[in-house]
Amino acid sequence: MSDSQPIRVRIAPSPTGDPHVGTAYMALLNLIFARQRGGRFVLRIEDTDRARFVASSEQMIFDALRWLGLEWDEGPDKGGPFGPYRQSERTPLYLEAVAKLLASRNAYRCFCTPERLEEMRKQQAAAKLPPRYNRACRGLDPAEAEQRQAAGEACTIRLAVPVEGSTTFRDELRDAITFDHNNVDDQVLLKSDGFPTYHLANVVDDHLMGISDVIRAEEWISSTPKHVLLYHAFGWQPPRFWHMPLLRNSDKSKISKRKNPVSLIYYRQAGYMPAAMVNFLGLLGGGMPQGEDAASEKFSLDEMFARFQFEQIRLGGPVFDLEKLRWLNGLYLRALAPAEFLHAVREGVFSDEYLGRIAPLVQERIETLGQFLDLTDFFFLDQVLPPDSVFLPKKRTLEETLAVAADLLTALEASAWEHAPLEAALRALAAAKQWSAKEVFMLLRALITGKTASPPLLESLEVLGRARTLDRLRRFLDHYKGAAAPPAKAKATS
RNA sequence: GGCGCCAUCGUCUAGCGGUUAGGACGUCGCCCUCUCAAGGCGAAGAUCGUGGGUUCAAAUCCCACUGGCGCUACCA
Repeated sequence: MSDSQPIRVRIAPSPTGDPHVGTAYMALLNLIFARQRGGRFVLRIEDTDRARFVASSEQMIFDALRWLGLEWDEGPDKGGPFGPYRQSERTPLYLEAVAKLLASRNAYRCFCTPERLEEMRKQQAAAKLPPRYNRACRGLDPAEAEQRQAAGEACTIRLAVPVEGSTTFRDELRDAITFDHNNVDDQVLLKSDGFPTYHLANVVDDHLMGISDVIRAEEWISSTPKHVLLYHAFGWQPPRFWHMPLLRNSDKSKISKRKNPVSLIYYRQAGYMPAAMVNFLGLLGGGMPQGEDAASEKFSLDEMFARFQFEQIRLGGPVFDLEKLRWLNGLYLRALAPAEFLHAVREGVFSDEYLGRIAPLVQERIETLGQFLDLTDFFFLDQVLPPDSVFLPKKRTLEETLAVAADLLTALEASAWEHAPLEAALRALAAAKQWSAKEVFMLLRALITGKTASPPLLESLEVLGRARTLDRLRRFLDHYKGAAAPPAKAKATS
């Protein structure tokens, strides 16, 4: 990493679902870094996981980041000199890299099946050994292994981690971090489906794209030695590493959708202002002058470009405090000129687009226009929390209803957000729980509308949207958590 | 379990060897006010995780412990 190298940073989200608030946080930090040092900010899509790939996700990532005003300089949608910026379009590059690694004996073919690996892990767990690949295939004769592969036998390519010694790298915020090689696993670099894993693709792309500074979340620290080993194996200069604190739930665990809204779509639809969100993210982890040095905790992206200091970042993971976000959002809303506020209400709550989707759902069942909001209020409410007199089916206990509601959430999370799959998911759930479809539909209706009578459920779900629907279910479950649960267990054994 | 990272009010944070440990959110009270917010004022809230050092002096430096978190996949 020579000092003369131009500053280039990147974010590398994977399109596996709704755009995540953590992605926005990393985008913000990378953007600031680039702007402060005259560098370029790259957006790269890491779509190497076929199993978790969600087709609509990429566009949602673009939209969400643009909504926040976190614009990138190079990316899949706007090109740049180091494309393509979508990993699925770069497979020849990874194959080439793997060939080099194989030739230099820094990697080897592994024919162990997933089942066998699973079995091995079980045994290791039973013997209280750390779960680690036992390197069964590492001693295979390379020529022989190549033949087996050529003959069609499925295999992965693994990194041959040196048996002895250790790897030390510098984290710009923490100084030297050392990992002993016997704590580093022979990581799979190329999956049997021919796609690279994160580790390989990431290193190859960061190098090829001239990334000077890798600014990513702290969860990557433990795999950094693998990355450094790869850079060395390729004979490349590693970038600088800056590991950022992880956003947390209020119980301090890594932020997750079960305990916190994490979808940027949700925040947009729930009426948060992009500037408030960016401001809030900028407040987390330090970086901006606070306390006596700061005129206010309210600041813009431009002010962050001017005043943010990476050296000031606090390493403790900040709790994503919705209360404070809401307060900040209120500040921004109140600061709007009346005309701007009206515009925000129109666009954010009563847009033609949104009303246009809602109106058809009630036209058949309306007698006066004055009833419009009576029939559709749940589309506009921030929260819906019905009492059990509304959601509890006759002949069902609270306990089993809550259990079904929990399964409802799981089923909806896994479903595509369209009429047919949603209906199928609900009917399948009813069958599995031995509830009538009517009961399941009614329960869900109550939970998202707060009423027992509403416009058609499936259509309403589509219009309300995935993010807000799931949030309502989570809030409901959270609210009733413990209400019907068996007496708290003494303490979870771990 | 192993490895790694981290550790100041409930939460976000200031602090960089000598401070009455400061600010913000939240909470509470008062003022304003037809209500509710907003706004103003004020209060409670942190023996700086614990124990050892170093130093005239430690929240600040060092060590140990404890706790939290992360990783431990053919996910990223």
